[in-house]
Amino acid sequence: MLELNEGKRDDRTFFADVILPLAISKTYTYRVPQALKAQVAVGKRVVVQFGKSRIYTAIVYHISETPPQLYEAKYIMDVLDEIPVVNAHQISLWEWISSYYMCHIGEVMQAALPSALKLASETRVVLMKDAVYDKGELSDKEFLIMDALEIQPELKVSDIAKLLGQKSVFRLLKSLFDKGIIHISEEIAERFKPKQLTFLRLNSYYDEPENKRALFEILEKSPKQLEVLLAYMKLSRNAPSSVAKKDLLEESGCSSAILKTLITKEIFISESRVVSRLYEQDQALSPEFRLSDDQQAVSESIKTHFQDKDVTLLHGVTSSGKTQLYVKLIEEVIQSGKQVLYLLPEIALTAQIIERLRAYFGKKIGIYHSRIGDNERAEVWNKVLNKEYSVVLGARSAVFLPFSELGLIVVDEEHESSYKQYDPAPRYHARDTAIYLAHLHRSKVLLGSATPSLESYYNAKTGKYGFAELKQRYGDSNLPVIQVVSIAEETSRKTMQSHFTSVLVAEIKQALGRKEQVILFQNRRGYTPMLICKTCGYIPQCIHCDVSLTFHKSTGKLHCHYCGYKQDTVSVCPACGSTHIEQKGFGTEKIEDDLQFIFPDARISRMDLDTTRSKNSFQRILNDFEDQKIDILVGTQIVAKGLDFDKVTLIGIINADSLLNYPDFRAFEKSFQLLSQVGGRAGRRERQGKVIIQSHNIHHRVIDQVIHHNYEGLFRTEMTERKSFHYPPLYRMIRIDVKNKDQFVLNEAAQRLAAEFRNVLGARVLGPEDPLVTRVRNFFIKTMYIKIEREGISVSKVKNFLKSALLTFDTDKRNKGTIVQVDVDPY
DNA sequence: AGCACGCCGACT
DNA sequence: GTCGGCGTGCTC
Repeated sequence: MLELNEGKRDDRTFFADVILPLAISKTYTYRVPQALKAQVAVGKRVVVQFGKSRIYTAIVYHISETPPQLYEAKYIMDVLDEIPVVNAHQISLWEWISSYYMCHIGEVMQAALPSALKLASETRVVLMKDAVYDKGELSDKEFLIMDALEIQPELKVSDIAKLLGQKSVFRLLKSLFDKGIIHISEEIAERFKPKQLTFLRLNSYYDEPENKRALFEILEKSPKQLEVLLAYMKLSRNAPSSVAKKDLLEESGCSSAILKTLITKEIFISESRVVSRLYEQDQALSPEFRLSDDQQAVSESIKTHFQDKDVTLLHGVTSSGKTQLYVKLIEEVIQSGKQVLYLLPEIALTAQIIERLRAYFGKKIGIYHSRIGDNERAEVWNKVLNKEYSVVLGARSAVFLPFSELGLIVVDEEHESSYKQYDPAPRYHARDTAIYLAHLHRSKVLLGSATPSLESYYNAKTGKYGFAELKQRYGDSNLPVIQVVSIAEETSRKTMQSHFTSVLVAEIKQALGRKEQVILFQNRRGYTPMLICKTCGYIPQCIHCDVSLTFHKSTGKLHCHYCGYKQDTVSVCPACGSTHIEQKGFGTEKIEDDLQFIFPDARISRMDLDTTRSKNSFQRILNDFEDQKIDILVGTQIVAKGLDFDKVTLIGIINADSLLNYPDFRAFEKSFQLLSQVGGRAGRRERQGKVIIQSHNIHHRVIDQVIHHNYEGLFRTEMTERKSFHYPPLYRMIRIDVKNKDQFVLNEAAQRLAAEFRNVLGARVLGPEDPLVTRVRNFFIKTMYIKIEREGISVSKVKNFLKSALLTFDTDKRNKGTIVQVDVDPY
């Protein structure tokens, strides 16, 4: 690290600023002892004492020759690495994350480094299971540690230090760790429970035509079993090697006992597989597969975009073979000697995809996600560091790996909200972080999705990103139909019945006649989202939030949907005394009411936050719907949560126009993805699935562009011609938690902060939540959301503003409120 | 994050 | 008179 003049003694003293794995915003300066001078370097782990007794692994951030003026620096105790475990790009990335997501750099370090790489005095060490080691090869001190661990299987690092009578034992532990005989204790928590299904396949013995013929002859005598076999033949034609037990039993109409005999006879092989109905089942990646002409063309177009764009969005419908395309691109990049990061959301990282890519890339690919153990994490980290892996397939946290020269980052299913970390800081979005990481490496990013997020779509359409599409032609017969119906037109023809077009009413009638079910989607709770005085224009608003109050018929009160504030409804205008107060807009309550009037015999239920608030009500409604005790389900986005209904053939979106603003659009988008699957499912069952979108302005560009675009290929579209392209304004939501032990002080502080946001930034402020304040021990915490226009106010402006707001908080003693958490949402 | 220091209530 | 509650502030 240091330039030494040959032959001349170097008596300079160096000081290292280090990052500690703690929620502290500063770096701390330590003195480099002469003995360690040659070893200390930026990015290496060092052992330092912090405070009276605590010892941590820190990362060297900066080295200087200037001693601190105001205090005497402590010495670095030890250096753990021969080569830095963290490179300069990573430190830049950490800095960016801590500034963009407003957290401490130590928190980023905490999230980034596997815990095996950051021993602290409280870390617990355990013996490796079935560890084989030669006692003769251990040093005396190592031997002592092992002896202690044989007696007591779990020891704190500080206990070991006490045992040996020395302060720093990290180096010793690292040596034992490297020998593979101890590891870091971890609580194994299997939080993630994947959905499993039993699949069946015919024993490969019967692939031979003559064996198959023989099988048919044998089964002649047992007709029931033959039926199962025939059903299997039928099903496997569409989906080879993925015949689900459930489907097979249904198709054959046989009991599971009959199937069981077939399995015992080894005619069928049963296997249980993790399924994810959200993700495509791609074709197998045989070592020599070739891209189709379509895939090849799209791949070329992506490469062309990469010549002048850093990011390209690939819009590819489900099972259009996106994975195959990625694999070929990845292969090209690694052949040029660069590394590739392939990100997938946690739930999409199934055993199949991992196995398939492992089979294809062999030892060159590393897997990194939250379900692998910490030792394995450290191993992957080191292999990326040593460039043993040129590809890493990973979830969110894989963006933190020590890549030295990335050539490409693939972010698949880029719209997935699980890329955003919510709970502990750093609250980063892996997709956006990946884009910044790529920028540091001068690498390219490919975002892939069948249903791109609006912000990515926006960036693609405005030319910031490249855009490529991978389409797949479907047979038209069983595709669900999507139809946009004009409310405006029906209004002028006077064929509207309340909020329902004649088209929707007719479709509902037909579906009910066929004993099929209907889901109606209206993303507004309550009866009427707004009251307005026709005389003076007064609108009852929440006393805390910048929103109008929603009238709820069930309570007879006006509710604020952001903070929960309630007040009695008004029949006389408080501003002018007029009684001419009009209800504007409609919510699920009103849809339910009006629908019952049109279909008096139909069994209608409503599913929104209000009807599912109590403990089991959500499941009860779902069960009732599944058991066909309900004909029509009216609901908000919540209906998309448990959707998996066979008898649903019609989905109606009552008013698409009201969904086009954030954050509604986000919910609508998500729901629509799920609704489209229900539609598709209905189609597969040889019923015509249909989605009807009602809209005032049928030419609305968002409906035309986004919906049409995203779902082309999934639906047969009956759309009007497309008009010019305009997006609704995109917003950023910034969440701020404010904390204080005194509720009154907290209120006042939050109000002041909200007022400042409104006045200074012109932002909309939602919350602070009054009755819904959370209590943590003896603190009150309020959450408020600041809604700012994405194009209008930059995040840095907000952050600067926050800093000054924080200052006024701290200087004003009486109104001291602490901002405990800030969260930047990309939408 | 931890941990010490410090200032107020119920105990041998 | 002291033990212990947690509120506040510091850690290179």
